Amino acid sequence: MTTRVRFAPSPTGLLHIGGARTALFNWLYARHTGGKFILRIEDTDAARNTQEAVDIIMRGFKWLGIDWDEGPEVGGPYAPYYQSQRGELYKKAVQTLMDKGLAYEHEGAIKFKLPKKKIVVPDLVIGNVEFDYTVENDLVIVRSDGSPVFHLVNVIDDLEMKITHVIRGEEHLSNTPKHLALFEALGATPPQYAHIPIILNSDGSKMSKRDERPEFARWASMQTYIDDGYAPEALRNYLCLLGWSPKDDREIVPIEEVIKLYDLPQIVRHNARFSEEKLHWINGRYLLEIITLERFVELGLPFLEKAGLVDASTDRTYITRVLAIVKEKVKLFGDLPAWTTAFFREEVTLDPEAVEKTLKKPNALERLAQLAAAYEALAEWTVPKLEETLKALSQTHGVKTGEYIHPARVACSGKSVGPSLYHMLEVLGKDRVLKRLRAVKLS
RNA sequence: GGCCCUAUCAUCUAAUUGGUUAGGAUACUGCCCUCUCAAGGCAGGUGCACGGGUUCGAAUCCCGUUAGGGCUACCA
Repeated sequence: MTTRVRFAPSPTGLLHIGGARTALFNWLYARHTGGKFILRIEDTDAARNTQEAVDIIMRGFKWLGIDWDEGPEVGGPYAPYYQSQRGELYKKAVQTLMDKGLAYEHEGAIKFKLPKKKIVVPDLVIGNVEFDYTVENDLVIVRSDGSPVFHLVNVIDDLEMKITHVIRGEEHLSNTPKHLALFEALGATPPQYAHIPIILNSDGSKMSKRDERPEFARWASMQTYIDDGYAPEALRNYLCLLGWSPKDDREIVPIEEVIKLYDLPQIVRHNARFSEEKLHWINGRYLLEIITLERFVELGLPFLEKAGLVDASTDRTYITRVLAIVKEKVKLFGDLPAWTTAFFREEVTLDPEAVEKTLKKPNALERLAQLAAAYEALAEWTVPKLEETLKALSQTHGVKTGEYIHPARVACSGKSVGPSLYHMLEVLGKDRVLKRLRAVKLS
């Protein structure tokens, strides 16, 4: 039997990082088993749900590299995939329950008779969990305004869509006996359940977009990672490692490898805290050695455009050359403009601290003048020639190469830190370098 | 309050499922490398929440305590 899993978000205006991880775990399981991953929109609250909110969710998944086999945009055999359009199905199910005498009207609402017994939830991650329902009150399944509640629609949709495995956050564990009872009442075999631990803030509190502490609230939303400039594959890698591990000490794991190794029983049972530091480290590794230059340019370009450093008319080859030399430095695409401004603007802004540290040292201006003169005579503007010339110059004057390198870096880039000087000079080009070496004046 | 889940370094996790000097990674510290900053290499400290059992032997099994999280809605 083909595995069918689903993620059923409520469109609230943002994609929660915890939800994204739950979706990722579902997706991984579908891909691991060769099954289907279904996206279903739980837009029961018509007032606050908009198409824009649905788009935010879909955009987030596409960005993360999570594709769905059935759902909005792609359709599927169990359409529609919006709960707001499945009202008839729910009505029919409620009628069935009432006909069977398992549901009844009470003060305008419709209640489901929960069986008064012990209910065992067989969970693929946690194991069997027993709940005592002998004292439980009956469950409202249709509100007095006629709208069906979450528990009912969730069960009906999972049933109708032939979902085989429900992989969801652990916060749903206590609700599962109700769902099991509903399946039983409908005469259906329930899916298998797997409740996964949730992601907490670094201080152990619950991740919420409503957190009063902005530094915590921001990590709850997928948009933060997109805006900050994380590589999707890096975030995805990090998310995989929160509650799961390849068990062989690897931290950087290609997604194909995760798909191969991933399985439900191996999911860790306790909640995990989110660590910005580790995510940042993983992202740095991806930018440095995992993603290609082409991918780096693809992901970085929007950040350069947003900063107004490049536009459609900017020479693409030049952009690629610039990014090639800063690729090893950048940890986050949001930092890209800071690393590259000097390459895309005619005028350099000298960092005051860098000026203080290097350009104000005795002889610094003299060194710049000497270097400019030597470079002016260069016929061939290449890294080896630039290096050779600078070294020869420092030897002639009996000083360390740093005497030239440091002031030159500041004069040409405005900053005291950056990639290899010679590579920067090569990309900047002779005219600009000479101009900048000679433009430095101390006030 | 009641019910449920969970518990290995500060954090994410591993331990062939009872026998290890409890491993790796992030972060931190020191050294090396180096044109700066990173990266990289090497080294280092930090942990089985606590208390009882079971057993020749427990991070691993059982019970309790404590702590964290969840559910307890005509929210999802």
